[in-house]
Amino acid sequence: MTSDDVTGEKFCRGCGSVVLERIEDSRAEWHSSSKDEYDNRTRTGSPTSLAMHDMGLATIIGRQNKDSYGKPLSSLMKSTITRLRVWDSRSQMHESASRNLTEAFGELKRLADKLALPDAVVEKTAYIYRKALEKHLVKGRSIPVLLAAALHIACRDSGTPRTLREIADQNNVKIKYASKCYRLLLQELDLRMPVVNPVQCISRIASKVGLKEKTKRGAIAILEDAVSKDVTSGKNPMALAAAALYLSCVINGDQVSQKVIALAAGVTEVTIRNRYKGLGKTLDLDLSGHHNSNIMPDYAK
DNA sequence: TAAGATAAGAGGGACAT
DNA sequence: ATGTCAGTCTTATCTTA
Repeated sequence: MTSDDVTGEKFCRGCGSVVLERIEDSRAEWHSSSKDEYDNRTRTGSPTSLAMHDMGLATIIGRQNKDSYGKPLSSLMKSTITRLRVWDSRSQMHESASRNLTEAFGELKRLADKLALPDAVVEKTAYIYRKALEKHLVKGRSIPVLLAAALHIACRDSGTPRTLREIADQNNVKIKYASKCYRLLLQELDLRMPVVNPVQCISRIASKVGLKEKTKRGAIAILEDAVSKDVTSGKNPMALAAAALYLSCVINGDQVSQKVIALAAGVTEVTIRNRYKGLGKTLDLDLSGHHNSNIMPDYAK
């Protein structure tokens, strides 16, 4: 468990889910730390989730005028409960914000399914989206586009590389618009993104194409060497990974075209060519004899 | 058919005005 | 704020093996 220096939020380093929204705000705690506290819970049922518009508290007050033993309520109690019920429903739905969240999180679930993303990322996205809504960044922008941006941030932040393009495509959102929103969120929410390690991208591309384990390892070796020689900064990590993989394919005699890898990586063939020329040069590989693997250094085999 | 080469253009960051 | 600049990446087209 760590806490955010700026906002004072506590969140889990492992899964990224926010545990305590504001430290001095005692109402928002939903992780019980002791058995006692757990037993005192008045709520039961599914665990709360940030990806529900009301954090999963939708049914605090039921519709029947019965107490917890099933006995009817006194008339005094009844009016109290009725009043509470009004507040309850207001806090659930009366704002446009809530409606927005309901719709957005429905969309988010759908999107996460399509992209096969873990729950932690969904939670993180929901959290970011809430923040964006609080800051009134959603107003005047479409829900899907903000969602795409938030999802991309969540992915990057939790080391689950998904390009903004992939997300935007799944969401039927213009990439250009999505990247604008992405930067907007970064700036407005004061977020800092870790630099994507291109090595992480390799296995995704490799498995998409169905490459051998050996070529994958070769690509990682190439890429790590390139990173250590500091020739990778400013380059698209996906392009670097794709280039390293292609290089490794050539070395290992795998008959895979640039086109296939380019498609899997979401970059162009030209970009792969440019990158892998650079890689070959800095790593001192001889690229002239494509099918002569003997000239390649051992680490890449 | 795959890969290389070249050129034009888009988009965004850095930096100065 | 606005403009310029270098660098990256994409799209398109032609050539080469």
